Amino acid sequence: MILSLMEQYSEQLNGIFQALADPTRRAVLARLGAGPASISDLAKPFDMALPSFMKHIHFLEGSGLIHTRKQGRVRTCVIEKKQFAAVEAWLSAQRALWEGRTDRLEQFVAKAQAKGDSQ
Amino acid sequence: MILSLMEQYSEQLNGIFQALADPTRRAVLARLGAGPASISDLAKPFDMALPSFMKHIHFLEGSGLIHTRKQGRVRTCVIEKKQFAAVEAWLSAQRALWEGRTDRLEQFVAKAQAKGDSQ
DNA sequence: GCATCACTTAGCTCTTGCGCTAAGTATTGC
DNA sequence: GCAATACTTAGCGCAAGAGCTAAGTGATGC
Repeated sequence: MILSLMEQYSEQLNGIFQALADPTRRAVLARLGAGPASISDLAKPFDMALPSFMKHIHFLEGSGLIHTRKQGRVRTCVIEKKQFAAVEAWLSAQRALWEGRTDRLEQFVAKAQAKGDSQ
Repeated sequence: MILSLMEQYSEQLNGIFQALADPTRRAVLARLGAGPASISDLAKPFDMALPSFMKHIHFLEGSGLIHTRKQGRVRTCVIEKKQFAAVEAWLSAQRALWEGRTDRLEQFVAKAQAKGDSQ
């Protein structure tokens, strides 16, 4: 069960990093950092059809980096700060490996990744 | 020229986050955190054909997260710690926006992303 | 109550990502 | 010098990502 926990963690990271790999999505996150906004407000700066833009919003929501709520005909997007902790955690684990501080959890993470984590 | 600098930074982030979005590649980085290794050593834990694995190595090298050097018939891979700073920088900029500390650079980054950064 | 607005769904393209096999090249070891 | 080792190149197949248009749905405003 700790293994399935690691797998969940890994798939979560897949989604988060994938979400962050697109400049449109990073820009949306930057904008939402300043506070909630509606889809059309968010879409305005981009030279992109709305359905295309919506896919980015769905991707961000799927990865947990934002959540949205529809009231009337307007959907409002809010950043999900907690989700960024997963990235920070991965970065610290990585740094810990460099520093040779391979305590039990970090060893576990490294080994799990090397063995069963792929695909 | 500061604009083209931001564009470079953005494309760099695209590559880095994309590289980190794959569990095989994260596992390779975790392994390399403990020290340099050859391609075949790195490939061993994975149930994957060597050319497939090589693509991951090339991707990592292309994103700057590792560099490699061939001596004789063996190619040795080394982690490039500096490159992780770009991720940290992005995370801090993001956090800074949450905290309302939108000083000049961060405002610039946010606006550049919202306007011209996409695609 | 009819038009407008703010999405939403459906379905199409094109490119890229991630895996494979087969065959090639360049070192190294006996 | 011949075989084995350690990649490397070439090329294929399938799935997913990122864009588009066209048409649909459900609230809001006059």
